[in-house]
Amino acid sequence: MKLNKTRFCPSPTGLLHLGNLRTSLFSFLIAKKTNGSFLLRIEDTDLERSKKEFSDAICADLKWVGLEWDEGPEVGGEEKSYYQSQRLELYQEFYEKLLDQDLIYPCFTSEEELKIIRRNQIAAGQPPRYTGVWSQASKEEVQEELDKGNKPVYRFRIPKKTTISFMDLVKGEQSFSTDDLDDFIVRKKDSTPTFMFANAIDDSLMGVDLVLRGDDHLSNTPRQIALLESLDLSLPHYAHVSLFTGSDGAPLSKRNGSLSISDLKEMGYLPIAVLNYLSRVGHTINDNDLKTQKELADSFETKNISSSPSKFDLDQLLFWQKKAVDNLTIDECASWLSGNLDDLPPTVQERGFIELIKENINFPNEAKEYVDNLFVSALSADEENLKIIQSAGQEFFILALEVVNAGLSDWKQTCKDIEARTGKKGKELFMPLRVAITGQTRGPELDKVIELIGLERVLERLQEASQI
RNA sequence: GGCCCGUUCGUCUAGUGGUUAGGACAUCUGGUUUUCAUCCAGGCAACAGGAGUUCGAUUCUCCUACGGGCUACCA
Repeated sequence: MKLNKTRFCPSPTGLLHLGNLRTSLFSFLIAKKTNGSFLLRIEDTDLERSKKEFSDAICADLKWVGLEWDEGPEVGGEEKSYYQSQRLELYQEFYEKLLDQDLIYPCFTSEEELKIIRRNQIAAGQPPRYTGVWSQASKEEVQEELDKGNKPVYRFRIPKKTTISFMDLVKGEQSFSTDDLDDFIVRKKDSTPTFMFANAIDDSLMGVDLVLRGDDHLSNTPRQIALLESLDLSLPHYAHVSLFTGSDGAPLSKRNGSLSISDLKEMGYLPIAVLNYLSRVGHTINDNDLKTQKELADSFETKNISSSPSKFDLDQLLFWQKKAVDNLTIDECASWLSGNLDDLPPTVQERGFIELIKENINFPNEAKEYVDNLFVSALSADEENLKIIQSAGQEFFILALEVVNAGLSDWKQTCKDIEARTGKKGKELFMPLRVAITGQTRGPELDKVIELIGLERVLERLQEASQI
């Protein structure tokens, strides 16, 4: 299929999370794969909840993971604006057209009345449906309300007794009876458009030919199709991807461990790790190689999008993070770690240090911990360390100190000497030394660590250990 | 209530009218690493349930259960 434009159109009522991001990533990858363009549109028609700070944050997050849009806010394009709040005049012409053809009508039933009607319908076991009293109202009745200063909403006259069908690229052939649909609102009382209207109209006006979105929109699709058809506007292809849920199966939220993109950024996740993870949940890629954005696009297949929902799994994200860190060059690693290496003594080469610890870290703060333990802090006597040091005994460290004092040329030889002096061997010998010298039970190879931190620090630490 | 979507190891998933139902993550065991990580070898672990169609259903159909969505002057 030849596509030339996909889109992502968030409403700026909150921060981007992994669910949104995955949907936008799919759209982005399809655009890149097909040499099409990727459009970003901000759907800020809900004046109450939309905030500029959110749309700015969303843009920043998208850029951080590398989803640069070809058309939209900041970069521009053929449209007057990519913020719907600035496109209101544009919608006017369509309202007029619809009104002329009697395809929409004003409705003066208040929200309160609607609520009561709905409640009664549900209580009576009936489908909660707009009863349509205003759909047959006369000009006079309408005028009467207008004269009273009442503002109407406008409802779309859904055609009755027809079937609306479309081919969904993920879910397959879909078919809905319009009898199950009621006359939905296209324009609110404050004259702003509803999502159902603006979203569909804009996709068509902007030449979007693939609408890939969450499957929470699947049953909205027939309404949007009916609207577009009544206006003789072009229909896009549709692809509805299933939800990306929290680990408990509920929609992503703070409560089930959902992280915002800025959380991830702050924690030191690498964009490429996030991208590789997200490309493989709800979509199959045959291998487990860490791929570049371009490679991900090449591997993307709409037919490989899963139609069932998937759960967020931190372990799997972590797996890609490890791979991504491994894949970093020393220079890339340095800039990733910047700010965490500030306490490194001037005598220590940053690159050398990075090379030493790179395999042992997944996040920048772990590098900071190494700096701290190796160069800055006194020996941390947490429970685990204390146990190891105490079971080795004071005598052990005094003897070790003597050996090291006698000259440290080769760590392996030194170990042998300590072994001879103390009678300890294997783990008994090695762990206490590691803990004393590095302050941790784990970490890079000891001889390399010692090479980097120097004799003085080793002595200092053994001294400390001997006094515990 | 109506309409719609979904259900394969704990998780992400592959797969087929006849397979020992495959892989990855996690986990466990062993080896390498005098630690950890890495790496290597191996283990545990799944077709939601019930009917039907069929010589044979995880695969096709229907029902049920469970999860989710829409049914908003939210998107």
